[in-house]
Amino acid sequence: MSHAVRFELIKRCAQSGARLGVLHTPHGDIPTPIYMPVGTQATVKAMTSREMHEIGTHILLSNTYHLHLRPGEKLVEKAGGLHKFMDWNKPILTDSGGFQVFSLADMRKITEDGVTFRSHLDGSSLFMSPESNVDIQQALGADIAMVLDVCSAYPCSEEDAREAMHRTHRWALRAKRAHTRPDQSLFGIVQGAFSKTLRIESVKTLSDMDFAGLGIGGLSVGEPKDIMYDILDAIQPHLPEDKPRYLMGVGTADCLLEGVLRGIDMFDCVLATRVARNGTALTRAGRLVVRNAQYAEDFAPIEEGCDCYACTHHTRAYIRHLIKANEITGARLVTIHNLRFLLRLMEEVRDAILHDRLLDYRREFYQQFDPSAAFNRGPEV
RNA sequence: GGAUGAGUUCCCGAGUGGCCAAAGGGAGCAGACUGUAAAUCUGCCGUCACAGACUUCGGUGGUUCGAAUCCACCCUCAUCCA
Repeated sequence: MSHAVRFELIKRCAQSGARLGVLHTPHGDIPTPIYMPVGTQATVKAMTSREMHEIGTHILLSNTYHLHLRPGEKLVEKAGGLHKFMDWNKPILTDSGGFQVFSLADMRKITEDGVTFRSHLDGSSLFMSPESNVDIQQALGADIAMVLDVCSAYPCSEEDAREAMHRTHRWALRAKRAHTRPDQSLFGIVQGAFSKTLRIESVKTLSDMDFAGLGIGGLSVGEPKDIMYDILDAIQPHLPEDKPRYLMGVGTADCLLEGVLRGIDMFDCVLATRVARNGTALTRAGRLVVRNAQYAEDFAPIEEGCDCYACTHHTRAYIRHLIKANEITGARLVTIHNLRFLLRLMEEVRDAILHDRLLDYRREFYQQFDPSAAFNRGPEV
């Protein structure tokens, strides 16, 4: 069948095999590989839609679970849909709430029918089935909807992983049957935890269902990066060529690059914006905790050569001051930088693929990147 | 000049004989953060040769086995009276 969202493969990098493509959506075309900033509650925290546009965002994420709770999809529908509601006329993807099934684990109960949540807002209980979840997403009206999935934790037993995967598959089918909105496409989500066998099975099963694209879920949930990369390597040969692959919840500059090298076309991640509000900037060299005292009298920009508003107008010393003083603008400036950093990184990645030099680009990247300043190091003991 | 109240670790502030290096908050410092219950959370926060020792609660001197806590005097501040 034809999909509202269609992927076009432009070329493969001769050096690395990485994919360069275009995702055609009802709200315009998106170049891939792409990083998608996250606007859970119909806003990217600390940013206006205009600013998101100005920093070069092509597509935004929002969240079904959160918008269902507040303000409710009925209201968004009344407002004319999510695009109009938040004044964003480019593509939007809504995550289903599958991640909330995972992150709010002690506030929900999963049965074959669906998930019963206890609202984190007022404690009331609400039930979401794969079908009602699709209904909500159709009411919200994003270009891309995601199926409600069951994401297992790390580490996780083979039985639990298999059970979660099979349920995800059954739910995917139910979601697909419930989905009718013609100007919206539905993506399936690959699960299978950290078993290559399960992951490949999941890819095959979902590929047969002919979704407009495939999310790869359940990664970047605390496992070492190498494990994630291994899984991506294992499934890559089995992923359909003609569909976009979306690695959900990733991430950091190095993970983005490694993901693209393993055939990924789309990424989203909260890290850039969350960490920004906590005073950490993303740079080529790794993280820069601009909140730290060592930057108190540092009058250089966060990152030399960065074209973002924060770096072209303000110093580390100023931004640190704003953050220490708990001024909103401090969080805003670091957010602007972090998002621009990832968006620009992906612009360069696309350019490197276009010019068949992504491996060269990777080498140059790691020459600057300090692994000790990477994320996923775990808390200090 | 007199009366009363108060002076606690960077700040505010609890503590009125041992369980006090001293609650709590703030500030400061550091860490965590990957499909956002996050402008959040965690740790440290007198000194050191750190499972122990040492020096602190305006100052000095006392009482006591033992004092931030009781007594005397002094200093400073606040309010009131002359």
